[in-house]
Amino acid sequence: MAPPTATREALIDAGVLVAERHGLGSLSVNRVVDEAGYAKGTFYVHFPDREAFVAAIHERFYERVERRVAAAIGATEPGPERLGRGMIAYLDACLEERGVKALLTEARGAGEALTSRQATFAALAEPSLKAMGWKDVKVAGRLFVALTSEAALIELEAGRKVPAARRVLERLIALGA
Amino acid sequence: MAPPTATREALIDAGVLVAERHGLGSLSVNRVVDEAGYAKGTFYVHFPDREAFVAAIHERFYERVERRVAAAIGATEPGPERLGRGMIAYLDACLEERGVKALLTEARGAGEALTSRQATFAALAEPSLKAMGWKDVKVAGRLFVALTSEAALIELEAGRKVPAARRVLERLIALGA
DNA sequence: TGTACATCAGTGAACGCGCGTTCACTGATGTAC
DNA sequence: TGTACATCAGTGAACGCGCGTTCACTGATGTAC
Repeated sequence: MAPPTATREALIDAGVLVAERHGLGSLSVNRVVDEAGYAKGTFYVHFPDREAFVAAIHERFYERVERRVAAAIGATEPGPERLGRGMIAYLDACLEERGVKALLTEARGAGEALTSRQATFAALAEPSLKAMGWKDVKVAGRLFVALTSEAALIELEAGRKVPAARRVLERLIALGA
Repeated sequence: MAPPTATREALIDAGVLVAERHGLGSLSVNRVVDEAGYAKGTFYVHFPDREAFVAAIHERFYERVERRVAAAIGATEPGPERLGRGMIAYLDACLEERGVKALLTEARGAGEALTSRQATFAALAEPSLKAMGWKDVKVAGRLFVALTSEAALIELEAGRKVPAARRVLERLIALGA
C-alpha cells in the first residue's frame, strides 16, 4: 500500500465526503479534485486510476475498524462475550468515521458477494459462534456481520448511538449463547 | 404505474439482465436497448428517464415478492409462525426471480436509508416481533429484514436453496419467541 | 558560497468516449364515411 | 369495398456533457562539486 502522504490523505478525505454527498457511484475524479482543491493531474500522481482510489477509501476505513475490533476483543476466549465486544467496537468505530455511510450501503459491486473485508469480520465471528454451539458457522458468521452492519447504518443515519439497536443485538447474542 | 405492455416488459427484462452482468451503476440506456433489441428512442416511449426505469425494475421485483409473502402469511396470527412463513416465502420468491442479485446488493442510493419496499417488509414483521415479546420492534424489524435479505443473497449466489442459512434464521426465530 | 543538475509532486489543457435525452420521422393499425 | 385521416409505438441521427486518462510542462527542493 502507498505511504500516506498529506496529499493522498486529502484526496481520500475528499473522496469520502463526495461519496457521502452523491453516492459511491457518482464519485468522479472531477468531483474529488474539485473538493480537495487539486488539479486533475495530481490525482494520477497518487492513484493509478479511479478504481484504485475507491479501493483505497475502503482500505483506510476497514483498516481503522479492524484495528478497533482487534483491540477490543484482545485475547478474549471465543464465546458470547467476545462476540459482544467485537460488535460494540465495530459499531463505535463506524460511528467515529465521518461520513462513511456510503461505504456500508453501496459497497458491493457487480460481481462480488462481499467485500473481502466483510469476509474478514465474518471469519472473526466464527470461533465464537462455534463455541456457542452453533452449527453452520460460516453462514451464521456472515449473517451476524450483515446484522451488525445494518445496525451500524442505523446509527450512522441517526448520527449517534442507538441503544435500541444495540439492545437487540445483545439480546440475540444472549439468546444464542 | 404504466400498464405492462410487451415492449415495456422486454425492456425491464433486459434491464435486470444488464444489472446482473454489469451492476446497477453501469446500467445504461444504451446497454438496455442493445440487449432488448430496440432503438434508443423506444426507451423514451415507455419511460420518462433512466431513473424511472430503474424504479420500475425495483417495482416489479418487490411487487412479486410482496405478493408471495402476503399469500404465505395469509391470516396467520402475528408470532413466530407468521415470521417464519414470511421469511421462507421471501427467500423462495427471491430465488425464483432470475438475476435480481444486483437489486438486493446495490439497491441503496446516495440519500436513502432503505428502499421504501424494504421498509414495507420491516413493517410486516413488527407485529410478530411484538407478539413475541420484543421491545424496540421498529429497529428489530429492520434488522430482521436485513438478516433475511442477506440470506436471500447467499441463496442467489449459490443459485439454490441453502438449508444452512434457513436453519440459522429458523433457530433465531425459535430462540427469540 | 555559488552553480549545475536531478528529482518529483503538482499542473491543466487536450483527447476520445459513452452517456442521457430530444425530436422530426415512419409505417402499421384502427376508424369514419 | 375503397379512400382519407388519426393514432401512436417504434426509429435513429444528432446534441451537449461530464467522464477517465494522458502528457509535456513547471517549479520547488535536495544533492554534487
